[in-house]
Amino acid sequence: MHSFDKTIQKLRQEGFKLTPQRLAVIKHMIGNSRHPSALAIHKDLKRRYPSLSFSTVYNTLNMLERIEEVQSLNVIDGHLNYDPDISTHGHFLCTKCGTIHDIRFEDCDDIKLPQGEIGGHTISSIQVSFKGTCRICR
Amino acid sequence: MHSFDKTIQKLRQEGFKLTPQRLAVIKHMIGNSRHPSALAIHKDLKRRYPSLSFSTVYNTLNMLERIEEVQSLNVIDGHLNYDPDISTHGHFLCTKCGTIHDIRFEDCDDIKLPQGEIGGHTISSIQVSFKGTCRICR
DNA sequence: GTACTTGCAAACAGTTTGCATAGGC
DNA sequence: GCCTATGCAAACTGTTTGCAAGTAC
Repeated sequence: MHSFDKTIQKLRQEGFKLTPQRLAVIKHMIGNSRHPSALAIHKDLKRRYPSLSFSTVYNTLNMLERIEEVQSLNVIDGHLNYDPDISTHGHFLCTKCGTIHDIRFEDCDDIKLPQGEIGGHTISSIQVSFKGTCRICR
Repeated sequence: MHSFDKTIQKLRQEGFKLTPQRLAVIKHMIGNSRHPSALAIHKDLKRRYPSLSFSTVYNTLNMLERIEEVQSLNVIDGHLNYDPDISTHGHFLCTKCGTIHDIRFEDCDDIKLPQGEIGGHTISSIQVSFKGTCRICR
């Protein structure tokens, strides 16, 4: 998710209406590196938008995923987490504090991943998730 | 999941009873590289064990995961798939045919992953999942 | 015989859907 | 004013749980 203006522009281009609820979700996600779940997003926004419903949050997130402004993560069993950074990068789930840390591949020279194809299969996306105890918890 | 005898031995060691249902699930998983879901396992075993319940399948899989005889995979949104191969390896989900292919890191020299720690975080497990079109489908 | 396990049904969590109303354009 | 988006509730999916009856040991 680049910036507010660019995202708004994209919504307009695709013919989506700019409702207060959508703008609130977008604002909440831009630059958000906490990888919130739909539940967490709803809980946070509910304060300012008491009538905001779950379906609107889900609809908006699904729309943002469709137009590639967020990606959904399968890091935790049983629900999805959302990341406004759609670049290919990894995630570290701390099983102690529950935090999801970003792992930027460029910063680690002990990580290398294929691009385009692997074993004859054509790759369209990659998800790398680590579990363990994070830097802060140990 | 090494072999039938070794797995049985482990169950006995841990004090689990060897019920027909458990033996059926274990036999069904050994050497199974199709990464079945609990639903698929239940469906397959139901033929020979018509009274087999979902809870027994789930209980057995959770037990096998606890004693590290299977691992659960987060490759597909919304449900878990089970893999009797607990070694660290990747998975490729074909979005066309739905097949999950194993990706053995040793076989690909364009994959390198860290061991032990990453960015100061202590790693206990890694999951790598690719999505795209598999060798067979394209 | 004594636990542990089973099977059933009900509970549960996260997500999606249907529909009447509201509101962006 | 048209048509999409919202909010609510209900439906749905995958998984877990509670409990009486059954069974491995």
